[in-house]
Amino acid sequence: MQNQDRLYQDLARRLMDVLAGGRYAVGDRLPAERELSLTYSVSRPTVREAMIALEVQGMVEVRVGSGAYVRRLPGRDDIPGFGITAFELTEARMMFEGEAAALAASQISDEELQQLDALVLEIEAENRAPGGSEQADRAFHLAIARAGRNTAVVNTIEALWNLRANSPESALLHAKARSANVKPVVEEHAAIVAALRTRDPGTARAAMRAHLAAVLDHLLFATEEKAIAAARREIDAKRRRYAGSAG
Amino acid sequence: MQNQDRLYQDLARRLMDVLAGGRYAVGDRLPAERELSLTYSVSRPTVREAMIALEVQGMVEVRVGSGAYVRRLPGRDDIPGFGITAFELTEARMMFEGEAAALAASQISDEELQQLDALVLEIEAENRAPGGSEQADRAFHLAIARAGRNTAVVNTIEALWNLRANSPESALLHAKARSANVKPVVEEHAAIVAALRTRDPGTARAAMRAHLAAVLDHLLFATEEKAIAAARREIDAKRRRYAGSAG
DNA sequence: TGAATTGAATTGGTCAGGCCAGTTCCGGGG
DNA sequence: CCCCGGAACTGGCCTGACCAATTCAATTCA
Repeated sequence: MQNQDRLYQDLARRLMDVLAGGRYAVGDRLPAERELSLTYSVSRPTVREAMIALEVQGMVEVRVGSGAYVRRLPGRDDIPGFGITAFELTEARMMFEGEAAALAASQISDEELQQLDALVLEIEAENRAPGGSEQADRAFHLAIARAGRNTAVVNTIEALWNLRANSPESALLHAKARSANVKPVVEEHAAIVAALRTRDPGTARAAMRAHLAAVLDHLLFATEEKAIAAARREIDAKRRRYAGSAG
Repeated sequence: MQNQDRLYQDLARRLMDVLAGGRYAVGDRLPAERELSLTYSVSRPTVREAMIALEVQGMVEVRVGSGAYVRRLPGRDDIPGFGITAFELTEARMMFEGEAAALAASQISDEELQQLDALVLEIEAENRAPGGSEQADRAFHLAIARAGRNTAVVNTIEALWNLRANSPESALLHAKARSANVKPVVEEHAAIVAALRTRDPGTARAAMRAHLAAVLDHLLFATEEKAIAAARREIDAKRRRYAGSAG
């Protein structure tokens, strides 16, 4: 009941913890397989399997006849977007999705505009639901990115959305900020579609930025913690300086 | 001489090829370990090692007493930025790095400006060298992103640069376009620093966009293939429509 | 007849022990 | 002082074996 892992997974995890513990630096040599098998009371094949798991993940490099060497330490790097705050993420989205919207405005088709109309309705339904999924919201923003006909842009926007999932704090904060703010969100999304319909990049950019600026405002409002509140003013001032440039 | 791979890596690759071959669908069961060991003339431990490599990569799921099942087919998804052309990438950089520069303008310190001065000199030296590394170039752009004090932005710009490495075609094309264009590149980078020094987001954005627009131009120029040349006009027209909006 | 049971076959999990080949390193010879 | 050869160490890979989980079909019971 305690452990349905395969032994090698358990060992790999333990080794990872050791690496994370800081006893080894990048480039250091790990104990020999035979030695590890004694240390952890497992057979050498099991040690090899664990080592392969680490190797595939790029944590260690195994050199024949020499040993296993630390290639990379586990840590925050393994969690893309770890140290990223909800504010940073939203600010980045404001910057980049604004541009994506501008690009989309010059490329979008009538059919895609209709799809966006439908997604706005979905967002409305989604926001009423208690669960508070963000599927439609995500689909809406990605659809706009896709309308720009640039795979690199789509990938980037998608990556930014994926970061939200990696940051529980961010997701929580968003949910909190969102629950008290249903109607405006829907209106803002509708405004974005309207802006895209004009096919004017500047108008679309402004609409998207307005939406995300509003999200940022609600994030700030939802943040009660004193520590973060201290940084609030700074962030706000910073945003003002940048946002005034080409909103 | 032929194969310095470990056997398990060779086998894992072969199995991956089989999966890519389409003989199995997601959810299908792979042959048993004992069977694979016969098929590929390796021992069962080696088969297990290869299976673990696939498992760690999320390709298969091993169920005790049942077998190994396909979880995900290898494909283009495994190469982030596979279908991304050099044009798309550069266009995305123009959009996003332009914003990053604008943000940086409102945040950058005198010290960071001096570091950028130094990096411009490095870029100049780098461009003269025959090898044509892009280390300094990358460092320059990332330094600007970092000056914006937003981790999400830095991550994004970094990801875009990493995409270049994943696309040999893109790297080649860039090298080609770059070799015949040393001096302007240096001047453009210097202009970006000068723009940042004004601390005006609009000016910085314009300088960065001008630089990347020039890169895009040289990419178009370096492209001789007829097929791509056909798309050139379209891309160019598209760019013009978007670029005119907030350059 | 249909549902529950059971046991044999299959499959992965792990181990022990062994041999081979590449790498290190130290001591002896030049 | 340098060079080199061999011993010791390290990973690579294999054979053969036993255990535990899963499957599935034949069997048994309701």
